Amino acid sequence: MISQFALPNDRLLGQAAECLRALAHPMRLKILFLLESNRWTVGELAKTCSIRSHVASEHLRLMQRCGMLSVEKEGQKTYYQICESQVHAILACMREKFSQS
Amino acid sequence: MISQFALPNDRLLGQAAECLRALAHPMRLKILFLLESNRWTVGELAKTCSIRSHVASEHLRLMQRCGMLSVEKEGQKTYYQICESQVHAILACMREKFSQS
DNA sequence: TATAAATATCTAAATATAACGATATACGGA
DNA sequence: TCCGTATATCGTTATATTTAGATATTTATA
Repeated sequence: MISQFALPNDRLLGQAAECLRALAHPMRLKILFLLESNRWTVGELAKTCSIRSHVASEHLRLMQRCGMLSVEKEGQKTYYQICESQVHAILACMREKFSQS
Repeated sequence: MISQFALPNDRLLGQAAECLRALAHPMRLKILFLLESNRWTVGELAKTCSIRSHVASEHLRLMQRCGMLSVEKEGQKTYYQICESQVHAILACMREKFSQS
C-alpha cells in the first residue's frame, strides 16, 4: 500500500510527464474525445477531424506508445481504442473543468 | 446538462491542452505532488526539488496562469497551493497508473 | 537609508515538438 | 501479379518550450 502522499521517484515522474504530454495537444484531445465512446479507424478520425490521415496516424501512434491506446487490425483498416481507465478519468476531468465555460 | 460524449469545441480543446501541458513536466509534477498535501513557499520547493528558486518560480507562475495554483503572500514569502479539484484528480490518476510499476 | 533575503522577470541559447511532403508498406480485389 | 486504398514512416523545416544567467522588485531588519 502506497501512501497517498508519497513522492514518486524521478523515473516515474518522467514517465507520468511523458503520458501527460501525449494528451496535451488539441487534436489529440479531440481524437480521444471521439474515442471515448467507440473504436475508430485512422481514416474515420482523420475525416472527422479534418486532418490528413498520416497526421492522424502519427498522433495515434504517439498515444499508443504511451500505452493509452490499443490497436486492432482488420484487413486494411486499423481500429484504435482507449485501453486505459486513467485516460477516461482525465477526459472526465477536462469535461468537468470546462463544462461551465 | 452536457452529454457525456459531446465533443468540446476547438477553443475549449486548446485551453484543455494548455492546462495539460502545464502539468506535463517532471519537475512541475514533482512540485504538484509536494503541493498535494500542503502549501509551500518558492524557496522550500526549490530546496526540496534541488532547483534554483527562479526556476521554481517560473514553473509555479506557469501553473498559476492556468488557474491551478493560488498564491498567498506573507511578508517576503510567497505560498503556493493547488486550488483546483481537477489537479488532485489528475495526480490521483498518475499515482494509480504508476503505483504498480 | 542601506543591506540582505525571497521572489519574479527578461533575454538568449539549447532542445524538443509539430507539421508537411514524400515515400514506403500492407492488404484486398481485379 | 498489378492496382487502389489504408496506414505508417522518414526527413526537413517551422515553431514552441526549457534552461540558465543576469537583473529587477519587494519586504524585513539593522
